[in-house]
Amino acid sequence: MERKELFDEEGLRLFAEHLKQLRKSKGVSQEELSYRSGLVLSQIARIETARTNPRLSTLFQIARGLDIELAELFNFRLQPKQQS
Amino acid sequence: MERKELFDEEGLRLFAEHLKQLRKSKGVSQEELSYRSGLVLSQIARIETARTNPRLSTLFQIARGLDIELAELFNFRLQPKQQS
DNA sequence: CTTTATTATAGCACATATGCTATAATAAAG
DNA sequence: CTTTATTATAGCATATGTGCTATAATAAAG
Repeated sequence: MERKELFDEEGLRLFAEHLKQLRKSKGVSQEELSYRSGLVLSQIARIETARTNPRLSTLFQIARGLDIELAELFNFRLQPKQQS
Repeated sequence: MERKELFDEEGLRLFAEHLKQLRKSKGVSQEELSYRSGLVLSQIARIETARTNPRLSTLFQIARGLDIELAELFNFRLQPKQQS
């Protein structure tokens, strides 16, 4: 039996896009965000391409790296799950 | 050599407290949130006691379970890391 | 085109999140 | 106190995040 961890790919893609926008609007490269956040460059790239499902503490690091409020990372709308 | 994943315990504790408040203000038990979010009860408890560092998709599930905006989960202030 | 900057991928090792299940601890009633 | 509801812990199995490092792909200049 498959116990599937089916996480919200749609949400992750929305978040990825939002983050990329935010970062670019601040004029910082992935490498610079890497330096400022303490995350490795490959991890920044993984998040911005929605190839990973980051932990909350990682989000904290990103918010600090971009010097923004945590909530600002989440100013995008999550799709409501379809009712059964 | 220890490669330590030193995540932000302070942030996780703040988040835990914030979530517990939010949930109680909605008058829902951990069990009910478990049901609504699709997360197991033990996981809700782990988060509210800051014993785990949840993934972004887990946060999505909680926001849906509480029927709130994602950003509302993050209406608390993160401590700025001390400068070196 | 050549050089340089930026972003995307990859693979491995290790740490940890999460589901599942059971149980304990605590609180709330009665 | 006894019963019931709620929350906290625990241990195991499995999936996956993240650091690290190297490399490839793409973009931006020159």
